[in-house]
Amino acid sequence: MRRAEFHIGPAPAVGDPAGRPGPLPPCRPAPSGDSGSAPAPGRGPRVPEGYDPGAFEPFAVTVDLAVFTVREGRLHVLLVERGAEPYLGSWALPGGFVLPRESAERAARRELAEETGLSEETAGALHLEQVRTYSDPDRDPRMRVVSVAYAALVPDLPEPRGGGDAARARWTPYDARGPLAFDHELILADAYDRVGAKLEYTCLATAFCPPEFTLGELRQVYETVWGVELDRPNFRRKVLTTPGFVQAVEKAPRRTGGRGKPAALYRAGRATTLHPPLLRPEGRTA
Amino acid sequence: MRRAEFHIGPAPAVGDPAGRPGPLPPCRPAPSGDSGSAPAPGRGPRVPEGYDPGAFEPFAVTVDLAVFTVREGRLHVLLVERGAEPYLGSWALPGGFVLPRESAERAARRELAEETGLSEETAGALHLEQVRTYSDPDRDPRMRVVSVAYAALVPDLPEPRGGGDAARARWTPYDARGPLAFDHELILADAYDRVGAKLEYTCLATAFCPPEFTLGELRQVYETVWGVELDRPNFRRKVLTTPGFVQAVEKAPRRTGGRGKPAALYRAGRATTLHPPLLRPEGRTA
DNA sequence: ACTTTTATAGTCAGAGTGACTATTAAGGGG
DNA sequence: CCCCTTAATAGTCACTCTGACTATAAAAGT
Repeated sequence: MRRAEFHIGPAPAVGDPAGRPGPLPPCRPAPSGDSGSAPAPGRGPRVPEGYDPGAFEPFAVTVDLAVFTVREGRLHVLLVERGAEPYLGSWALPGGFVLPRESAERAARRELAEETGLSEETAGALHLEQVRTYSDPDRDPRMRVVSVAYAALVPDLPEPRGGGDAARARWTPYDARGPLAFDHELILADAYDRVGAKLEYTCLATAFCPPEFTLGELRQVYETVWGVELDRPNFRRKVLTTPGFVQAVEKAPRRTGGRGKPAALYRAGRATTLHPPLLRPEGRTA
Repeated sequence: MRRAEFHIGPAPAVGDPAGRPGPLPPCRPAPSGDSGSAPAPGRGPRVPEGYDPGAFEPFAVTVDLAVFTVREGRLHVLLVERGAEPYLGSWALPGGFVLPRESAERAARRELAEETGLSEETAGALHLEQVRTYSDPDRDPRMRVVSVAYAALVPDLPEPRGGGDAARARWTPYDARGPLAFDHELILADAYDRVGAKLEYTCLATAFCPPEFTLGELRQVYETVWGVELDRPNFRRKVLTTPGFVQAVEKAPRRTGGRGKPAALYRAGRATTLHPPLLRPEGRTA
């Protein structure tokens, strides 16, 4: 409901599907006739003029999410279809306004829960990573919007039909995405780079896996995100000799896709960083 | 000068020494009769209600700078003394508003030039790194301020007296700083962590050095930032065998502080990343 | 001439990794 | 039921990189 209307619904009410502001939020609404009353902000060259109260246009602050998951051996990202101008019909990253009393991180978690259909509780446990803030004055043609981008790593989830009426949110293969609205191409690329880099020196890869996973699944995360093949025995050795990366589960092994020898199960360990790191083969990205 | 007045001067005009907003920017300034003038922050169901145009309070967007340099073998950070409430008299990170038509990065460069006394041209060449965005609703008691933090790495510069009248800006040893205003402790710590980590896998250390430097000076950057001692021959080997890290300068060697054998001079190379990385000894930070 | 200081050259052993080979344990097909 | 395929797991070997160290060179100060 509120979710549908605010974020996914076609109603260009408050926000539109991409979580972009419509005509709102009208900060300098009724000009209240005051002009000078204003704080007459520090003038002086260059700085002050911009702050003339009469001409001042407030910033809107939003969050944009790059939600990644690994599905069938391919990296997918969650995209929503825009239902309003500009970029009507284009795909975009999910996102929305930061509310007056919440932090950007909380806004991101709220959006994440809404878009994925997960409970806020479940979503609260997912890994969220602040990537970067985008503030180009012209990044949104309608008004000045500063956006804080987050990357989220989630295990394979059902299609995000959760509560989204006409919600047009979809998991899209990362390498098969079309052009995105606004500067979302850039944001997504930055988020992707960040995730790839983090796999090298943190234990983050487990965030893509279900609570219990096989080393093969973990390896596939690396292979999928990096787009490379890793040597199975070497990968296994690295993971198992890194203290705290994974933790064996006392349990019957699981058959891997019906074929091959059943693999032992592991759970994420307590470690968060990898020392030494697990570097990508060949040319890295940085 | 505008610099002094706007950022360093004691005049609580538009921004105060910490680049914090005073009463401005008055988007909804003269309460135009509205009494609940109070932000009437978004309570209620949380999404749409919060955006009631009448009750909406806009965000201010600022940049905060953690400007680092290495002086006499110690890591220093540029701090300014606040000349207005809150935190009057406290030290804080330099910073200021993002203007309506500029990006956060441009705002950061402008502030950097102003605070360091460098020309915008010179400052434009310095390394600026976006660290993180801070958006806790209560981080500034006066109003909702979202701040984009940047870390700057600069070579040893003269005391920032440049044009700052009563400017109270000072290079302060990182480990001898007192408590800082607002959440600047946290910001500074995050910036420090980022810089330390970046030294590991990028060629960033050269940003702390003058255009021509000795390997000893470069090593001192690492030692100072990380707070460890590095083996001289090993460091030299690592740097020289990493292609593109540094580039020899055909020139008479320079005596190092009057003593010892004169050292060869180098210039920063074209490489930007280090592969494999130059990891900190012992427990890393991540 | 000594000592002190810093740069520079070179050695050596151990850790970690990449490339491989071999074995085990499942499923599927003839 | 045997054989083939697939994937997990075990183990080897050589090479790279690093940490620890020793040695030499070139300056300043006493």
